[in-house]
Amino acid sequence: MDVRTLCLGVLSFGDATGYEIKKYFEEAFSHFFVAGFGSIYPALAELADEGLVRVRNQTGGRRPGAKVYQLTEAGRTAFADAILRTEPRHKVRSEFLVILYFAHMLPPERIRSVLDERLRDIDLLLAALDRRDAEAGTDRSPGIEFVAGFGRSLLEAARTYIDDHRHELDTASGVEGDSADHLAPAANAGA
Amino acid sequence: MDVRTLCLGVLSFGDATGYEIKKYFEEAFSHFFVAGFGSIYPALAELADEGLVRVRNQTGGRRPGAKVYQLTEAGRTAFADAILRTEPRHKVRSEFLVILYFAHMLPPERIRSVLDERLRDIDLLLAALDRRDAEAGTDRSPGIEFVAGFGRSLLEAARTYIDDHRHELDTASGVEGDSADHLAPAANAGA
DNA sequence: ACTCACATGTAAAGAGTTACATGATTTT
DNA sequence: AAAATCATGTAACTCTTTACATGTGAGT
Repeated sequence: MDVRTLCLGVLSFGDATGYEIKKYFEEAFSHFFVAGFGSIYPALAELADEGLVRVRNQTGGRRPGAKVYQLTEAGRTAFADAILRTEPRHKVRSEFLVILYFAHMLPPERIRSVLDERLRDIDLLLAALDRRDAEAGTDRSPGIEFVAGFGRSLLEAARTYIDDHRHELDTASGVEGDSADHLAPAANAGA
Repeated sequence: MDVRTLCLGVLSFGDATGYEIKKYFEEAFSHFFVAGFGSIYPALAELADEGLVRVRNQTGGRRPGAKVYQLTEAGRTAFADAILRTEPRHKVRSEFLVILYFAHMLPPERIRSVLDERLRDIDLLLAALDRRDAEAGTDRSPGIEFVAGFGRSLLEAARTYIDDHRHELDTASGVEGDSADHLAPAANAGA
């Protein structure tokens, strides 16, 4: 499944500009699908060529000149078809885990910063999920709720795992660091 | 980080043929990094051109003619550099979740098969982790243990979430199925 | 005046997937 | 003898990423 198809999906909830579609990706899909302007705008142009979406130039609204996209019947059918036929893959590509796999080649401060950066990203993704929870309230479909809950569960599992196991990497390093573990003044492992 | 870099990482554990490297990817990295022959073989050719690996043709072994790759000093340095500098991203691209996000457009049997297929894949990934656990025993580095444990935690969290919440998708369908909800005849609220 | 958010696009480069194409060796 | 595994590679295609390039409207 490509960005084109998912744009059709976003438009099934209502008309939108390319910019708004990008915002939707960021807010709703960020934990399982990313797309930038560089793939969204060309995708919309192709969809318009193929008659799967219709474009009109906003005249009166707050942003005159903006292109508002609308799903056509053909587009709706194409999308319904895509979600029926697409293989339900779930692919992870994690440089984060590659780096930690080779923790024995890294200095402790690199391990620390890699873990902390990941925790920060996890919290950003969780914050996006909470924001949508608060905005949409109770009127979301079970599918949307399921996907949000799935994301939250996995993100929290990741955070918990990192917090619980990061200490195991303390002895992993092949490079000397400022370990400061001689007196260990009670609580220096606070994340 | 690309396949080239990770090939260097695999070779840091010892010499290997392209085929063996692919096997290593499948067994050890399957839950966070995938690569096929179509990317591994060209990658190895490039690395050889750049002097980051050395190639020799196996003469005496069980597979005469096989190309055995060996990391050079330059290759070792390049890899060490890569894991120091690469951004620790963790990217998910999930058609699985996209499909379920639009569960309101799907017939119940599609939802069922999508979930079941995912559970099957999760179990395959967990089986690969268990296999490596059994093979390698206790002599693995903390980094490798951490990554394996991380994968196991997330995969189990995913399986648990699916098992615990799949029933919530029963009423999600916009298409009639053999719902078998005869005991709850007051709950057919279509989206 | 300045900055942030809105808004749209293109071009080149980078990377991976899929299908094609072939052949030897080992195990059943 | 057949099937599975070992073994290597290419070519075309698809797709995304990154950087570049530009301009308006709203709020401070």
